[in-house]
Amino acid sequence: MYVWNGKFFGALNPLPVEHLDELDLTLLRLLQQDAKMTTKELAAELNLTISPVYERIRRLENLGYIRQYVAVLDKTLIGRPITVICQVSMRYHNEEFIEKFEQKIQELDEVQECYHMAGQVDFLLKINLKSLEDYHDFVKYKLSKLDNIGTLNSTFVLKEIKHTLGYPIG
Amino acid sequence: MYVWNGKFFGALNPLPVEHLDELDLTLLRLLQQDAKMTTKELAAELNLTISPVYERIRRLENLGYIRQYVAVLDKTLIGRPITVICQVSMRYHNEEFIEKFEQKIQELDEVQECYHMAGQVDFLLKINLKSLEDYHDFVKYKLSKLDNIGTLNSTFVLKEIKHTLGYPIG
DNA sequence: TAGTTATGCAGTAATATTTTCCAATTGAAT
DNA sequence: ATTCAATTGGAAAATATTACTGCATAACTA
Repeated sequence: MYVWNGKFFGALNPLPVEHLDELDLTLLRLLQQDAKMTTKELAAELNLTISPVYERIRRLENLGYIRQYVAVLDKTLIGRPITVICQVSMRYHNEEFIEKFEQKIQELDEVQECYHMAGQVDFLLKINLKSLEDYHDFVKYKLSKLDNIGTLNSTFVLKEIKHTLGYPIG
Repeated sequence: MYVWNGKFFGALNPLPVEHLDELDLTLLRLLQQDAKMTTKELAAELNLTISPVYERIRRLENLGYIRQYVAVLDKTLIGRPITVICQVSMRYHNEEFIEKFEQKIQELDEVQECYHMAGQVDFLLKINLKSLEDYHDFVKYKLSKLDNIGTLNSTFVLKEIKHTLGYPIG
């Protein structure tokens, strides 16, 4: 829970972005690009001392604006260069089937992203793999084993043109 | 440049993943989940002292396995909750047109990811926005202004089922 | 094969930096 | 003037960084 101008904010009533001031937004923008910047460096950018920067970051973490800090790896060097976009439609659209599918997807390491879509196709999956052969195995032994799969349409990524990890801020 | 068993590795001849030992892989796995882990904590996980862990991380950074460290923000809290998948086909497929398109895409903040695809559709874009109205404006004033757009197919994300930032390691 | 050398890694210690926390001060709003 | 929140500055603890020592293994030589 957090108090701002006498109002209470928390999980049920999150502090909206409008209540973040320009300093908060700049902080988020900087940390999104380089989470290893020291409080001192950030303070210099913001023309503040270390303490308020430190406290603002803690606040942004506690309020959930910052979810986690991660190292971004080179997918080619670590041996997983292949990306496939896979569009799946369900045969039946019961709540039960859908939930089962969503659960099973969580367990598949190859599935990096999965979105429930509006429109013809039900789910869009971004799959990450070591090789094209692995995609064959993935579809054959994992994806097609899931119940209730209707149609399945795979397209391969030839080249990653852009991959931004952050969001535009402010 | 880096030497391993008397062999030279570098940009042109990157050290392949097979030459990372189990400790390196565990390090990458951990840092991918939480880049804020201290060297001490990592050392405890690996049953090593601080120095080798410290040096391994520096090596993984210098060799490019670790590209950067970023803070992951909550897209809803920062006011950009909408995701749209947009599939674009070019009218003509000259190298010149394609390159121009790829360049312009880099400048559009809303485009978080863009892939050159095999198959019917040329590009798949993941667009991040404040609101559905903003998508209207994005298509009307930005995307459709690009030369050589043939067809354009938009589907909206109803729910993010899974969004993993890292890759499976080892 | 045995002895020697070289190399890279693990571990230790000393130092520099950063993080974290707290009390006091400033500044703005009522 | 009073109150509340944010900022400042500083002190203590933790961590990062560097330099150095010793150990094990691989490579080389006779």
